[in-house]
Amino acid sequence: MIQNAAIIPLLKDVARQEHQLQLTCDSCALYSLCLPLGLHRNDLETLDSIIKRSKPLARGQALYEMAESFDSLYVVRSGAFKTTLTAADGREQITGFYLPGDLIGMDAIHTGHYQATATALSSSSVCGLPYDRLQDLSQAIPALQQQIYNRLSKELTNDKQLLMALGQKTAMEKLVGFLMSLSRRFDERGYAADRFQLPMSRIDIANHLGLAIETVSRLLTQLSNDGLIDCQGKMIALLDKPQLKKLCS
Amino acid sequence: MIQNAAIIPLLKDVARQEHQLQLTCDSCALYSLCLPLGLHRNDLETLDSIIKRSKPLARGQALYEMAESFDSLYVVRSGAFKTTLTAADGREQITGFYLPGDLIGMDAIHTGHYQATATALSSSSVCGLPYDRLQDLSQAIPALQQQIYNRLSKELTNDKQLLMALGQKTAMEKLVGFLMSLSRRFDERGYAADRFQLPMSRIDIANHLGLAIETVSRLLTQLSNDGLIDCQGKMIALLDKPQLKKLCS
DNA sequence: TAGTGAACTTGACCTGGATCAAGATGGCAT
DNA sequence: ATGCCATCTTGATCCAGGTCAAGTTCACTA
Repeated sequence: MIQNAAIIPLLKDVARQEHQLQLTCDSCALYSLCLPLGLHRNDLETLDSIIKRSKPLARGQALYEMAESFDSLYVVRSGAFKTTLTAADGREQITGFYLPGDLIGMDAIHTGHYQATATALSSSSVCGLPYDRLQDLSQAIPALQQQIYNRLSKELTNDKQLLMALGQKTAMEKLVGFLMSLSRRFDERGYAADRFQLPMSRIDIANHLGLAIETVSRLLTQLSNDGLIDCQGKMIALLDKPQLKKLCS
Repeated sequence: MIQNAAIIPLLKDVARQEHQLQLTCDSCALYSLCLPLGLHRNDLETLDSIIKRSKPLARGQALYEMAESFDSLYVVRSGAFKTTLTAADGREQITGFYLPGDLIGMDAIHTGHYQATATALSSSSVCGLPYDRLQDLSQAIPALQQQIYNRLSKELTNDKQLLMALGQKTAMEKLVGFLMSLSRRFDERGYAADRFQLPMSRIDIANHLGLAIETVSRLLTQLSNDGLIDCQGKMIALLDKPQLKKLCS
């Protein structure tokens, strides 16, 4: 076995990633995307003290279920999640996809019960923020209160944009708009924006956009044939963004 | 002219309604629906001091326009509003209808610009809450902070319910669901829940639900013929709520 | 009280995208 | 490696709801 002092820091990094329970916000790669953004050092440590870093969730595993009693908001740490609303008759609507740095569960605040089911799309991990403690803390830390208002407001804007898509747009506009918005979100996180792995299935995309899965499949094929994207299973490359931009008008 | 001491209090009431600038939260009929709910007397007076009570807006008049710089949230005091999102190509989506007690403009918080245009559906009045002062105040008053979190969260839930409707439901389910939700909201406000005036046009309903106006018109006729509603222009009576409930499943 | 334009209704027809059907592909457990 | 089940693709057909057209009713203004 190699015994080289030079690689020990590296190994420590790996160990930290594998045992995320020990990580702190100020050592987190997501800091600039995450809730604590803009907090002073002392405040950050206080916030840090209430965060519960969870074990990873496996693909398909639920972070919480709809109607379950609400206690925490969650920040996605790695992987991705979807939130699904289930109607009385069993029909489901995926109301959002969440990437690292995104905050999940905000729609539960006003009722004390989660309003949707949050499911991991791949093996994922989260930071849990017990809401009662977060509330107290945001009362004491103005920058944190502001961050929470901003996050809630941002999610409102997202949802209203999606309402516009579902209410007014054609299938192609919905799909291309969705791809472009995913691309922008990857970009914000410093991932490649023009070539990435779709974190969700065609089934999930179709449901989210109010389309049939066959329609999504056909449109992806068509975009490929037109040379606007390159699409191999879940790997997708956006080849002609200006043209794609036009398609979602 | 009548000079009768007995009617003077009544006349004063009328004068107050016509000059709403003098009204205070604790004399407001909407108190139990509105933001200050649960505030202690002192806190209520503090909040009261930052509220700007506006002159009435006429039907069709904009409270604020999309992209305009954000400074205040508004509580509907009387009348009703719609918020409209306009896409680059001019297509519009009505993202919400707002009744007395509802809070408008929350989606603007995170950007500093209003994300939609808010338009009065009839002559209406609002209370303006300058956001910077509201932020400071909610930092000092826990119950107010909590109220704001709740309001933001509630609007999220509303939007997600609407996403479910637009994504998964048939035209009839959308329309009946819409009528039932309006009825519930009137009920919450102490108005008649089974017989009321629709505050918005068929055009607005159709747009909001992602339908054609002809479809809305036809479905209302059908519901009338089936004896489930009685519909004379904007006046609508819900005659068979159990059956209607089934129709929106 | 008549005139006007917007809102609404109703009918006829059409189409975008759903549904149905039948493979092809891929990821994973054994 | 192999078998299996979920996911995905592609084609054929269908239909809910959109579009077009032609009035009718309503709310306002003059």
